[in-house]
Amino acid sequence: MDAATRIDAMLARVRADGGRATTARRAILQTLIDHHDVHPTVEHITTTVQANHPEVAESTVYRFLDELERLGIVEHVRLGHGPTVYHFAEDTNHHHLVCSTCGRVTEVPQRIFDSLSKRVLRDYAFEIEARHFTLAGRCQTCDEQDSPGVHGHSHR
Amino acid sequence: MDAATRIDAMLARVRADGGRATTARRAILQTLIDHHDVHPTVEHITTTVQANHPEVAESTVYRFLDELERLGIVEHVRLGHGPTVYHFAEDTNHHHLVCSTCGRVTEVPQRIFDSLSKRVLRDYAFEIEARHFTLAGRCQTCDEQDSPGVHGHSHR
DNA sequence: GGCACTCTTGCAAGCTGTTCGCAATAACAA
DNA sequence: TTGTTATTGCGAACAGCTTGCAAGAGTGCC
Repeated sequence: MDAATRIDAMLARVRADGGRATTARRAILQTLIDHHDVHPTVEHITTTVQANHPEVAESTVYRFLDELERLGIVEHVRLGHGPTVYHFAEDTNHHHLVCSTCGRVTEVPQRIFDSLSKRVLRDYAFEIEARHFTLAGRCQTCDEQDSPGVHGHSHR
Repeated sequence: MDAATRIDAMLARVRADGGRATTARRAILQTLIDHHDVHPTVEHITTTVQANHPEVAESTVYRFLDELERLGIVEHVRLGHGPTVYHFAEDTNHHHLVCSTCGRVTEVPQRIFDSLSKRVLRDYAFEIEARHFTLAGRCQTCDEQDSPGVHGHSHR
């Protein structure tokens, strides 16, 4: 399925919900497809869209992403302390490990969490929904760099 | 060890680092001790301090908490999307489950993460450092309330 | 195509949580 | 007591996000 077809399919769902297929929305979906591998932020999406459609405002991107999320087409993830990033919902069978030092994101499969989830559900009556969040820590590279001693400045 | 003694001990560490023991700092530490069970935010700390010391500014609280964190005396935790909360470092042998729906915080012991941490370290060369973060999900109460069907509005 | 209906948009203002620059002040050492 | 330097309050600024509103653009229907 090529990009144009995917865009049409998604806009069909938007329209089925009473929404409209506008140029800005087409461009936003195009960007989401083109950059699906980089966890784009709203800012990233906006500036990319603005290359071809300079008039598109950031608030439009926020609003449309909210709507896409309501429709179950995208999901947001908070990686560390920066801005929220967005995913297609179908891409979210993984979770994110974010290095507090270098910011690098490692993806791990969902099943890694299975036994923890079961245990927490059983013992604490709490259903973990990890998709929108992140595990912080340190990747090996950073751990080797200044490992002996204190872990220094972890950021807020 | 009573509060005054604890405050003096902590200020001694501040001074050993070249810092000074001021009235504002004493009041902040007092508040931290008095409210250690409620995960206070900067705003919470500031308004509490201001009851006795109305002139103390929020920025002072931010700055001193940063310093206490550098010294390893407190740690911050981000619970969900709201403001950061602070802990004494000695109190942080637990993690937080935050309900996306009602915001209720459940504490779980650190050891729950042990096998996940080991596995991630082995397979992904990533050392999880969960203290500053949180697992999102839904507590039983909320799950029962509107469980059949979609999980509705998870918040950003 | 043209029309009416209403959703969407750009813009600017506003909000929350946090940081920063700075001159005045207060803590400490000697 | 005094000199040195850390700290403070204040206000402005910041990032990320949300909102109100009037103008504009899709859509269904004829």
